[in-house]
Amino acid sequence: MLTKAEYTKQHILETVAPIFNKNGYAATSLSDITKATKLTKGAIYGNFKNKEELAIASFKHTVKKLMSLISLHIEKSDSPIQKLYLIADFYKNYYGLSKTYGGCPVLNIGVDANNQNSDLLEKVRVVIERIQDQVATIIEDGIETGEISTEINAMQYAKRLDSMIQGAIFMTYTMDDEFYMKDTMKQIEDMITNELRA
Amino acid sequence: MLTKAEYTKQHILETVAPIFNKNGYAATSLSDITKATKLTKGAIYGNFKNKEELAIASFKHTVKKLMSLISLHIEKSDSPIQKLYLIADFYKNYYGLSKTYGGCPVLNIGVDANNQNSDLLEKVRVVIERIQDQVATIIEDGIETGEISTEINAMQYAKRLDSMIQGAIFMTYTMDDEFYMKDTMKQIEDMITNELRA
DNA sequence: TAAAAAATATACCAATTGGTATATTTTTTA
DNA sequence: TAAAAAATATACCAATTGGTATATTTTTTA
Repeated sequence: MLTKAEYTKQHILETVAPIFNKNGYAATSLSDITKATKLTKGAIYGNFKNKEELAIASFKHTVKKLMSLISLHIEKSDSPIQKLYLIADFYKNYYGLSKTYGGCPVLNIGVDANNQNSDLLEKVRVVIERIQDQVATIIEDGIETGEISTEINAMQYAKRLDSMIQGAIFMTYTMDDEFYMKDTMKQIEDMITNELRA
Repeated sequence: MLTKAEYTKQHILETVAPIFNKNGYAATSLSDITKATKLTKGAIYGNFKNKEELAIASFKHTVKKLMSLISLHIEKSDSPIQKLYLIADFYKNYYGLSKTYGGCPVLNIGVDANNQNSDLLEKVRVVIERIQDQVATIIEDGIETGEISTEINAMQYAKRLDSMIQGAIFMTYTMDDEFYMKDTMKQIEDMITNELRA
């Protein structure tokens, strides 16, 4: 069970994370934060050192939520190649899913923090690297089990998939059109079938 | 020749456009603008109605510059399929090129304006549509001349290429690593060769 | 070159910014 | 349940925000 204080901290993060994610760091003011949480500055600054620490905690909060969702989805199969299809499947619903959290934190904070906040940018980079490592590991596992061609460079392919996915997220959000998300996932499924499969 | 007034307006745009592009709308203050241009608010507001109009003019300014560069590059061949290879070739140098202007305006302003400034977002969408129309037209020309397979849906393919390119731009900037840009362009060249060619 | 017009600088505005010191309230401990 | 500790609210701060009215300077026109 959460203590009252822990509850408040959770409440702040859950309320504020989508705001930072949607508006970006500079465009999110402390009055936005107090208004949304219905708390005063005293409560906010009692739980977080300053605005930047709150923005970082917000980013981590959203990433954690989304990462646990994709992890859960990938667990539906033990086969490496099936796990890759499941990743594509997961992103077919990513627009609606990520909207709940104010958008894709990697895209939004990645762009927002660049040239602005090197601390936040570093956090985004770490998340991107972690995601790519996980995908690369799945591909390597597939090569070991013989499901995936030994010709494939796992890390390079993981980066390629990640880049395509981020492009689809950007286009889908900017144009408010799921075509990009759906089409990219079709394309990725074809790549798994035609390029990756041993 | 430019009159003094026209020169001032140009000077403001050229100085301010990269700042808006890098920092985003909210994180660019009028004092940033007066400091960079070495002009006073009087001069700024004498030339632009308000901060938003200046941001919109800045976006258009940068887009115009980059679009004329790619147009020039594409003109190097009359063959539609060669034009597509030239697009891929152009983006190989896009990181260094766009950095001069503070980054890719479509990516930066697209993400920054989403949920924040619907006027700016609309301008980004118009640019994206224009780019895609141009690429789709090249593909259609290629189908007519017989260089490109009749199986190809020109608009769908143009959107797919655009999405991949934007993904590569995002990854390259966020990770400060040209791998993504170069690898995506290799991938696109392979797609032209293996999927598009009749 | 003088007068008119246009461009730019100056001086100001209320509202908001992120942040802090301290008072008050709430929660936990004994 | 009383005292101590922790959490939260209040009241304040200087600095900055985007914007405007007007004075001054510069440019253009005749």
